[in-house]
Amino acid sequence: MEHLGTHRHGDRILGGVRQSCGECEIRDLTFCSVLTAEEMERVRACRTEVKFSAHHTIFHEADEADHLFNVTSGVVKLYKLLADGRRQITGFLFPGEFLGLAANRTYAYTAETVTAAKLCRFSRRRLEKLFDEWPHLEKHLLGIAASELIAAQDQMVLLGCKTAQEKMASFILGMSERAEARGQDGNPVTLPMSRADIGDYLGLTIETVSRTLTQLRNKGVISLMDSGHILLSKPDDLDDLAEGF
Amino acid sequence: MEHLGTHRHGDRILGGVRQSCGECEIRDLTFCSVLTAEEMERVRACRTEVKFSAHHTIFHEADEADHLFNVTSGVVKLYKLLADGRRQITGFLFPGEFLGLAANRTYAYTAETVTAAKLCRFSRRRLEKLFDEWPHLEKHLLGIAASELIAAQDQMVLLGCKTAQEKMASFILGMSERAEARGQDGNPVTLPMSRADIGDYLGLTIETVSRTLTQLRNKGVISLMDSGHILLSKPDDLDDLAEGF
DNA sequence: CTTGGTCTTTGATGTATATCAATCGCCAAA
DNA sequence: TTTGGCGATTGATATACATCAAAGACCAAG
Repeated sequence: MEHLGTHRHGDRILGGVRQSCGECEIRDLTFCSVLTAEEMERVRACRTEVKFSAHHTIFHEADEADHLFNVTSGVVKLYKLLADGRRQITGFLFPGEFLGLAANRTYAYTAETVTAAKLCRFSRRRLEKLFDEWPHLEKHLLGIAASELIAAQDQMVLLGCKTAQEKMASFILGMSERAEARGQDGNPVTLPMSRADIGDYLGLTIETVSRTLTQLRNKGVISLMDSGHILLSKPDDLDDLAEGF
Repeated sequence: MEHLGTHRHGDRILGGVRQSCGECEIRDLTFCSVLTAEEMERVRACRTEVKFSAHHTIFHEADEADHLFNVTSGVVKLYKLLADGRRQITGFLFPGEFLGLAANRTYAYTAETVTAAKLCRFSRRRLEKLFDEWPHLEKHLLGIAASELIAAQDQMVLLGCKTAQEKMASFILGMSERAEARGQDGNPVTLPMSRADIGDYLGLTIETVSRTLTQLRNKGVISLMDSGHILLSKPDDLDDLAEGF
């Protein structure tokens, strides 16, 4: 039950003692990394592992927000819909990342798997009790929220200011950097999501995503190995394109 | 020093005891509302009131994040710039609202007054010590961060999915609702910021903002009393336009 | 191997919004 | 009152991206 899928990073062990959940591959990427052994034991008690196949909805916008999740393997997307079906993907989540923060008692977005995925599911009610006992956990969560807020602001800049080419360049670089932050190889970049997902994340259509990728390929800054794997031939040039030079 | 400008809301007094900072007009709109009298006293000690004229920069993106702020009167905007001067305004702040949350030790955005404004400025270092002592304050801050995150996601939907008309309608309604939340009149709506600011908030040009407003006027859903005051003639129709009906 | 499906790419055309350019309105200084 | 300046509005034109349409690429089922 604790042992999780494929290796995705080296064997770094950060602060705290491993014990129970100790085989968790991505423990040091999550808030679990700040827990002591005995805290870990209590956290385990309000935890279930859940597995989903690709393109499965984990929860819907406006559902009761009864659970918090940590992605342990696979990729998850978060999105909001307008009445007529227009969709804005607000984020892609990779192993170690957290979802379920809600201001009200309901989720503000829908969460759906992009690939097959496993998640650590926590009872919100029970986890909140633990937060009350351990302020350092809440502090850590505040840090996560602050980082997400800054990422959201960057995404607003992208959506409000940038051209299609700048959007695509920023996206590819962002995916590359996040892969490296997880200890994976950032080049070539793996894009596990469809063109439709990329489009709905960047505020572009499928066609524009595709065309922009071929533009970048024609400029020689990237190579398309296949539709889901991109080689960054000139990362510095891509950086410049992302910032509008 | 504690007495602040104009009355902006009724005399509601929420939980906790008023004492010192007790004359603060907007105390119950801020995190100060969750403080007891003695806590309030300690908070006062790391607090300074600062006043700025309109169009004054409070801090720059990448400055050392030494302070946190509460807006007590006036309006503030937050923005990020691209290298070539393109600007995305990520939010407008009104009395009672909080700014300065930073993930790193530096601010992620520039803060600038829209109108003359007063702010409560807190030493970040000293306030953080208090947070360590009073987990309930940190919890409150987490709630604020979660709300802002959700607002940021709504703004992504606006920027990524909506048409100019839907953007303007959403913006006007949002300003109206926030005015009411502060206890002010939501109709007519006051827009204290320039067309350029509105444009940079909505991902539109000045001209499109202006044209879209006249479209809405021609449809009869709003009246422009002057460039900064809008009467919502048909709020329900405006609601529909904001959601794309 | 063929078939059908889905996703991606490419092409032709349309359009919402940006850009360029006046003009207008208002306020403050002379 | 006139003048200058800045913000807002309106008009003419350009364009980046969307939309509509087809053709390829890939994969699984038959």
